[in-house]
Amino acid sequence: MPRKSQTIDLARRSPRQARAVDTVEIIFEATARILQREGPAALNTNYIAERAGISVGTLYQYFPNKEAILVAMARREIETDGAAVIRAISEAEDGAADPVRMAIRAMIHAFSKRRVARRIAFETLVSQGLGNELAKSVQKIAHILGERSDRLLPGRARPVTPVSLFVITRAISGIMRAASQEESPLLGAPEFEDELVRLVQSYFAGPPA
Amino acid sequence: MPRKSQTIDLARRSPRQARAVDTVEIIFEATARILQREGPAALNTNYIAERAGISVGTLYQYFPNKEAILVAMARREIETDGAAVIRAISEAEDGAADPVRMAIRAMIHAFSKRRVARRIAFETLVSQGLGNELAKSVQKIAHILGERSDRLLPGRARPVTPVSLFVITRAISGIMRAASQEESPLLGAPEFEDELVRLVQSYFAGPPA
Amino acid sequence: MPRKSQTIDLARRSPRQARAVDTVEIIFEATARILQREGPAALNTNYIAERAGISVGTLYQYFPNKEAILVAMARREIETDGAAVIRAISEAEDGAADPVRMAIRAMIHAFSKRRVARRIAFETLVSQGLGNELAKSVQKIAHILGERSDRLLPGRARPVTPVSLFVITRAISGIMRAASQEESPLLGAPEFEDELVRLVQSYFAGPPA
Amino acid sequence: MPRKSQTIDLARRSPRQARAVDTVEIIFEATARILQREGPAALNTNYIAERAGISVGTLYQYFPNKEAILVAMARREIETDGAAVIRAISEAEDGAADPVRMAIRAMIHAFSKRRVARRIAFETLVSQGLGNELAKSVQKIAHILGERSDRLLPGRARPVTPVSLFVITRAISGIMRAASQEESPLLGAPEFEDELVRLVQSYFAGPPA
DNA sequence: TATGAATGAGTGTTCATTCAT
DNA sequence: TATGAATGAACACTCATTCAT
Repeated sequence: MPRKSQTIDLARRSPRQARAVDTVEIIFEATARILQREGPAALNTNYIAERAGISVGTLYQYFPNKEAILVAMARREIETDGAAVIRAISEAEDGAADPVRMAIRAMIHAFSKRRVARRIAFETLVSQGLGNELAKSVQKIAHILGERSDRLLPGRARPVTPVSLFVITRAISGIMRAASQEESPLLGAPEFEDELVRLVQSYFAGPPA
Repeated sequence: MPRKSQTIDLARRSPRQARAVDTVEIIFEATARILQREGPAALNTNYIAERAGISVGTLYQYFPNKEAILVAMARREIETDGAAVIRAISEAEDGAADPVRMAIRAMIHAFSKRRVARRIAFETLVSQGLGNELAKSVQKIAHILGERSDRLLPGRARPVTPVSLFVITRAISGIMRAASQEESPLLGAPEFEDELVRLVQSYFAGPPA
Repeated sequence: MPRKSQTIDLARRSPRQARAVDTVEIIFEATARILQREGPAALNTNYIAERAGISVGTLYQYFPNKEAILVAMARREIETDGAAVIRAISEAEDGAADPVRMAIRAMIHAFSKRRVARRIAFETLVSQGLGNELAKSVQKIAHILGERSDRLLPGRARPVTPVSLFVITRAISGIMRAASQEESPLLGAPEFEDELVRLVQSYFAGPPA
Repeated sequence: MPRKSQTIDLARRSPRQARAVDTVEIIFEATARILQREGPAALNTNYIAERAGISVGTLYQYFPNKEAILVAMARREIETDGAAVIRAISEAEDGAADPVRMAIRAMIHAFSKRRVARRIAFETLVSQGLGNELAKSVQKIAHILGERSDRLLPGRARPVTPVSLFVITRAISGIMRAASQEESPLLGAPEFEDELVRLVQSYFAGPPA
């Protein structure tokens, strides 16, 4: 008698003990590997458990249903990546490096790992009606960008508005997404970073007089 | 005895007769509606047939399997949208309107219809290993942009390279995707179009000296 | 997505525990009963499970597909019957009884049980390209007959060659098959055994001078 | 709404016109070819029609259901083969050749053509409860053998009884069946015929005194 | 007579989830 | 806490048969 709960109760056990953390990690690892190598069609809870070296029963002690695994993965990814980008900005803010460039570099880094698994996880988040979490994270970065715009975008001519922040953040992540999905060789090329930096800077520099 | 063929034989009956065209259209319509209103989890071939007012057997006379329906929908969408964008560019080229603006307007229009259905269809295309078809269509527009760059982007300072074309086309479609997925109110706002046009123009105008 | 594996993986769970052996046995029993009483057209996996008092899911935990059940049944039958015939020969070899007669008696016994189920199972074995397994078993008995021909066929005048062994073993099993399929009352008659023994003995006695 | 009639009405249209005969023949041909090359699992009425170059509708104008095709094929085969064997016996009866040998030769000939198709057709006949037709044909030959036993089996010592006729006819056809199914090279070898003749003759010659 | 598009009951198989041990 | 055998609803897909043209 499968499939009852849906969006409720997305994490069953709070990972207090070290063991629990390990198990969750192992489940994430197995899930990502399957997604990466065999695609979403091959992903099922029994298989995840098998590849994780645990029993299905145990898996269900940590996650109430299949989607919860993907959702948790997406959330962790959002957390990690967001933090990395913010850290990159903060560290560069002292003037030693271009914060925009460092933020973009951090994003490229995040997008380069486990593309398929990431995408599926994010899609699940969205399909569960939790797309706002993803948006919120992007928004948070946009907010920081907006707040510190004087220091981060020194040469800007155009005002930093909510709309322009929406546009520029989604432009960057959209390009990255496309490069990832199309398996573009650009993702690893240094000119790619340059070009993205240029896109941001020229956008805020405004059109020529 | 289900599921045998996979990526082969994506259309079964060539729609020679008017009837066949109608039936395919009816199947597309039913599929899109289900996707739009009940989401991908509710999509199954028996239900599609029921909603389309035909029998499953008939459905399978037109498509060899479930995925083929989504793939065909995606392909038609690619065709239609691509043509619309190219037409917009061509019509504006005489100088009466800004071709970039018209192209963006056409894209916004395309992205505003049946967002969920479109997204699922495109995802299926990609998951079937046919992602290149989508990329090819974007590439085609990029190519036209590159060829006619003198007329289309008169004030540009930066050279139009493959990389810059990749960046700007994916930026625009990425922003649109995000606006659609996040259900941003921007998709219908006039300032949205302005902002996208500005992104393209400032990118090619280059950074300030 | 149905039907993937075909001839591979013919047994899913190795029956280590007593429970597993029981379940396999119960599945065999239900299958044989359906075949026997309602014919091959009535045989479907859901029905087998129902009659076996288990769920379809459980059935598929023991066999990867419908055919595998029949194949396993045929294999067990081959094993059992072959062993019975060989045992009959060996036990009679000390001279207490005619080994040929005892072998034929064992075969008649084997052919008298569950004719329809046996036939369907064997046909499936053949249709799966595993007909050689059946042939091998008959060949094995032919081989024993050949090896021990001095003791088994004391009065023989004709040499025991591969061809003559092929002929006589297939003659006996062919007659049995026909008697079974034609529902001949001979299968239960004592004269039937006599006649088969006579066929073998006269064949090896050779034609009259 | 498929599958209603079963054993009734096995031939729809009496083949009075030449056209009808041709069509039936074409259907037989297509059916046999599919069976022979792709096996029974590939046999379905739509495919038969396609391969026969006619429409399914036409096929159903000649046969009321799928099984009827196989049954008709089996009947024709029985007729043809039976006649050939009887002819062989009659022609040899004048003393110019051994009638037993000629009969066996005719049977080997019959069994050498389209083994798979023949087997499936005969199995269908049996599964439709018409196995007696097959048995009757064999019985008919047995009867002729019995009637003319003085001339056909001149050296016989054993009386020709119903049981002995049953045994010898099924022995011969059983061996042939096995040779065919096991794809034994014997089917084409001249010694095979010799050996079968020997089996019959020694059987009726009786055991040595 | 022939056609072939349409029908839809039927069936093999999967897999999320539970629960007794 | 962990296990994994058992469950059964769900679903993709087939194919014998019909009937309007």
